[in-house]
Amino acid sequence: MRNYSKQREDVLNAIKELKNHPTAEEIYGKVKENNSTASKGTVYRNLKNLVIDKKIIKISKMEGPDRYDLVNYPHYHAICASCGKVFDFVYDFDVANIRKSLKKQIGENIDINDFSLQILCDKCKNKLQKN
Amino acid sequence: MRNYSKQREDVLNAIKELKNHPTAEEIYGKVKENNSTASKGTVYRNLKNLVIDKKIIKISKMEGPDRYDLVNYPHYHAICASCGKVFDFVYDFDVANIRKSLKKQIGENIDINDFSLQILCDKCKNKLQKN
DNA sequence: ATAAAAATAGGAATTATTCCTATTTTAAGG
DNA sequence: CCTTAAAATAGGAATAATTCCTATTTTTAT
Repeated sequence: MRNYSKQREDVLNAIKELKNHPTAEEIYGKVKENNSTASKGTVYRNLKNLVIDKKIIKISKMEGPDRYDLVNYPHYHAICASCGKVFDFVYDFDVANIRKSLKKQIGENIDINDFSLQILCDKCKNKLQKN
Repeated sequence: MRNYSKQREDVLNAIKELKNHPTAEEIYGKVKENNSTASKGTVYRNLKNLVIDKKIIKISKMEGPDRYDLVNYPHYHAICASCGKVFDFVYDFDVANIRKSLKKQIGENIDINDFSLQILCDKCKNKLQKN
């Protein structure tokens, strides 16, 4: 069981204030700006805790550090492997059925926290074909 | 347009030999073991190229370096946010419909290279509730 | 009020990733 | 096959991201 921590709230609040998929470094910066005592290690630890608690999700690109986003309404991310652009989108994945299928395949009742799509955007597709 | 490169083949072959989601470092190690001249930078650059070319996909966990996997048959990954365990699974996502939905929302005809699920596995769920 | 468990601070240490430039390789044209 | 421009590489330095460490503080349960 996890204990309460003020610093975890500070991290979550920083993400709320920052919007637009901040990095751990940006979150740490905002946290300090807000006069939280949270150290780097604390920020990283709580980012993980917040993901486990489904308060935030992690966004990973082909380049650069990982990013984080609030889970405030059901939206997902499609991330271009080439340019790294992140497209927010909504989609009604059949979560119940996916869970059922996973249960059958791996024998576990998992919780689904997030879907993410590695994609290639229009612009990058065209760039690769041209020349 | 991308040019052919021997080193890109070396990287892909290393992943084929390694199996089980190797890290960039492990891939670099195998590549050198196979007497390829490829440098670190070359490995990273080609990992990205191979993802763009849909030959491999990237797997990102909450801890540790990113991992890579071959796209040899249609399977996806469900990654536990807590313990990092990766579950391979198959599922018949309605790719055509998802693309259509994305086209509507973002105005682009994107290519979908991969789906990945951030999950919480049974074991970790229980661990969080107990105590 | 007390004690054990959980979490933190403050940075050091370690890893992972990116970057740099001279050199080599590739693709395309003649 | 020559030539040339564009693309890719080697080798490793530099940077950035992440993890780790331990003494101290906070939290929770009793």
